[in-house]
Amino acid sequence: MANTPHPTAERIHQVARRLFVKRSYSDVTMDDIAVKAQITKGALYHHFKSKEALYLAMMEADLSEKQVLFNKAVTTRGSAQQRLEILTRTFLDLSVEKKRISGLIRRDINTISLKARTRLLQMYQEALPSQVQSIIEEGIAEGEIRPVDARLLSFSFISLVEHTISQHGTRTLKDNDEKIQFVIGLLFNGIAAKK
Amino acid sequence: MANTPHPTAERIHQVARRLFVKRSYSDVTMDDIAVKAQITKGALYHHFKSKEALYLAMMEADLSEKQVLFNKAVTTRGSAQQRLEILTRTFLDLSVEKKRISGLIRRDINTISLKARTRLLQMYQEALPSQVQSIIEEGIAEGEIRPVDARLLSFSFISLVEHTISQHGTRTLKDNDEKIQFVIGLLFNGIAAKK
DNA sequence: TAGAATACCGACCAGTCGGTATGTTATCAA
DNA sequence: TTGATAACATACCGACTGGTCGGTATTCTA
Repeated sequence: MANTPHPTAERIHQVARRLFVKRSYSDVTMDDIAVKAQITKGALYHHFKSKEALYLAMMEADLSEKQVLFNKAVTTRGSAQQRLEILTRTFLDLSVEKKRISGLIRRDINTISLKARTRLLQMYQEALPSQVQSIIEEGIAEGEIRPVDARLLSFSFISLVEHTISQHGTRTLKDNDEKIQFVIGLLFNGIAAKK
Repeated sequence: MANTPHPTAERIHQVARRLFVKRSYSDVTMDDIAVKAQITKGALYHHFKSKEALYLAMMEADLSEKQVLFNKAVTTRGSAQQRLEILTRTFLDLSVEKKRISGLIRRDINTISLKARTRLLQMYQEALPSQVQSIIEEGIAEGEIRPVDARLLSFSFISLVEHTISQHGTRTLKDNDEKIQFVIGLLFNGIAAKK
């Protein structure tokens, strides 16, 4: 059901993605989207029944794609550290835009309807935090990681990775390897100087 | 210049703070604020010349207060770890509302004018990241912390602390002591099991 | 090639929002 | 008492926004 083979709908998705990354949900208007997609508002509403439906469809497409991508890291054989490295690299290899989308959820979550919110959070959960969490939990079970709350830690780790793609993060850490090293090193060993 | 001794302006600040924490900048209307503050829009615009001015004044009051508070941790004698603990505790001792405000900046930053944005970012910088950063830098200079990018790390640390006051964070980490332990332990030692 | 379905257009609507114009009342110094 | 000013209230404006609707162009199908 989720596949949208129609070229116009596809273009609308692209345009919406770009605009929603830059500005918040409320600040992107349907007129904006129509103009940038070079169609009229009528056509826009022909493809999506509401603004929220469009937003949700766009996010859903993105998150289900990520879910599949990241799942490869989860199902890979290796230590928790190695698998988190792979997952992080998979994320960092995405286009700038797709890297930024994940952050929208926290920003826009309170502006959409309760129903949409629940659905969106659930999809996000499955696509990102849950997968990180399962790697961590297995690491704990294997004795590789000391016992901590895996859920809270997965959220923290995601934020950490998101910081490396911020303005300052990209200035300091030049390539993906440096970013991964920073993030994984911090997560596993912390910042305390070696004794 | 920054003092607003007028009781009505004070009440407007309070109301605005509460609303802006719950909903995004665009989603809070001046009518909302007026109604909740039990005044009319005329009175509201008598005290603040625009919505943006009100938002900025509110944030400015909050950030300058935090700047002073956190500075005590910075100027305390002790190890970097001890001082970060004090700073974290100072933050966690704030009211729920005031803890949440810091997160608004990232959410709303793109919806306000360039001038306001620059000013707001600068104030935020001085109130929080810079102070964390200076503690970390001194820790590096003392050999307590291994050399890392202090700026990037300060942002990461702030996010980490913010996660402990999220819904899941408060469920998992019952009191402030547990929160501090989680945050500081993770930052300094990471999650790797002891060898 | 008829005709049905799909894709699209663009004018329009009702409601909202930030901001303003203008009037009324409380305060207080001279 | 007066009169200037601050502190409100009320009514209103105009731009904008999500969404609708009647109608048209295009494509598909029998």
